[in-house]
Amino acid sequence: MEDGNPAVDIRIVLFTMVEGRLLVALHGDICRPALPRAAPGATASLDVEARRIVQVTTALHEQYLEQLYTVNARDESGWAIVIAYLGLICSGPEAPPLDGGWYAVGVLPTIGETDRRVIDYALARLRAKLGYTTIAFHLLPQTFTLSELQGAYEAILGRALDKRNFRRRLVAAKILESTETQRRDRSHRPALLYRFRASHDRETFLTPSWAGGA
Amino acid sequence: MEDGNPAVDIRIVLFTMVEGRLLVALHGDICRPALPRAAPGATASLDVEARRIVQVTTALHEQYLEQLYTVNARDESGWAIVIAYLGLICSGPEAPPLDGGWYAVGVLPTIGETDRRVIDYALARLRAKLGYTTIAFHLLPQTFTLSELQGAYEAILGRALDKRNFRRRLVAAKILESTETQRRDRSHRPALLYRFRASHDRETFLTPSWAGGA
DNA sequence: GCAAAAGTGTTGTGTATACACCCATGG
DNA sequence: CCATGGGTGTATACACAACACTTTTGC
Repeated sequence: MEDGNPAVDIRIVLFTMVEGRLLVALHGDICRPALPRAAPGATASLDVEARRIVQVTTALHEQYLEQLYTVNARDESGWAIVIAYLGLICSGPEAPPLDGGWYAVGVLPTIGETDRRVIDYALARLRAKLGYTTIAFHLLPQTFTLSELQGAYEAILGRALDKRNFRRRLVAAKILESTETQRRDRSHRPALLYRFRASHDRETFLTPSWAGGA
Repeated sequence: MEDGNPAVDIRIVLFTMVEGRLLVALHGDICRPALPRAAPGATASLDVEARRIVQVTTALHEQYLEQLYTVNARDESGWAIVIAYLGLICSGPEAPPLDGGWYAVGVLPTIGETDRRVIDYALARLRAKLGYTTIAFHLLPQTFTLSELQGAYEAILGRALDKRNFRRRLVAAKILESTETQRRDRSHRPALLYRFRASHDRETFLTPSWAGGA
């Protein structure tokens, strides 16, 4: 911040879902964890740079990336502009390795004030978008049971949902199709596996109600 | 963009409403109009800086200011980060003077690609927020008739609304209170004047439906 | 009395919510 | 046979959309 342009800093709130819990990636050693971040170069676009941060942080490519908000922070080293992103990746049965760690939201370690605000905002946005987009799908593998999907919703929202209403809504939205296969899990009736319909290419279905009414 | 930090540029999409038309402020001479803008200093916060731009552009203080989105632009002088804001001000019977001009949305002059994208986005956001916030009030004076309010909605949305449904909805929201006074306008029945209830301090009422349901 | 805007109700339709039981399996 | 999660239907309340006529005023 010596002269001219203020410092700019891209930070990613990277969520994943493991065993029905929503986790955030925090970078760095145990005593000073922080959101993955980088300063944008003079050549790459913001979105490209954000994507690069995800790839550097974990080996995986992100499934979903969305800009959240730009704030200014007076965090450690002076005054900076922070451009926050929300990223979602789908883990397998365990979270991918990371130079840092994955933390359950709500049980976060001590982090900077700005990082906390950004995470809160990212979570609020994610919750909101559950209601009118297919965003949750980016946290799940290609095929999944309806109970797994419902579990993801519940983990994000932090409250229980009614099973019948949930299923009815998803069916009504016509964004799922059942693979014929079942998964036999443990000692109970096997569950049907579903996948997303290719026609809804994981991005559309953004039609808030107020888009066309009196 | 010589080294280090990229250039940062705050731009404001400043709307006002005059005679039932939604206008945007464009700065600069006729042949090169552009959105009002400034580079943030190293001291002021983004929001403060955005507010200052509004005050410099018009004499008025803005009524409403909201950050929209951050994009990167390769507009005229290289690569820059553009932080876009949405601003609303309430004009009287005519738009306030301006070093530049007010243009009806939809009949904009030739402007930069980035400016156009930002204006489109601002308009989309404004339209969306009509549905679940009291944002439109910032375009109107302290007291107003229901027809004026409906006219503002229609100008923003670009389509007609049903008078009865509109009034019923506003009444149901319980954000209006009638002043006892009437306004006699021309040769027709006088209209009741309304104002916003102080309890809803022009900002709350942000309760999307998905905030609490199965 | 006429033009012009203000104001007012009802009905149908769809969407969200609450709620309880039977089914298929592994052990 | 029992424990576990998978799967199903109905009744109710509310929100939204469509729709037409009477009222008050200035001229």
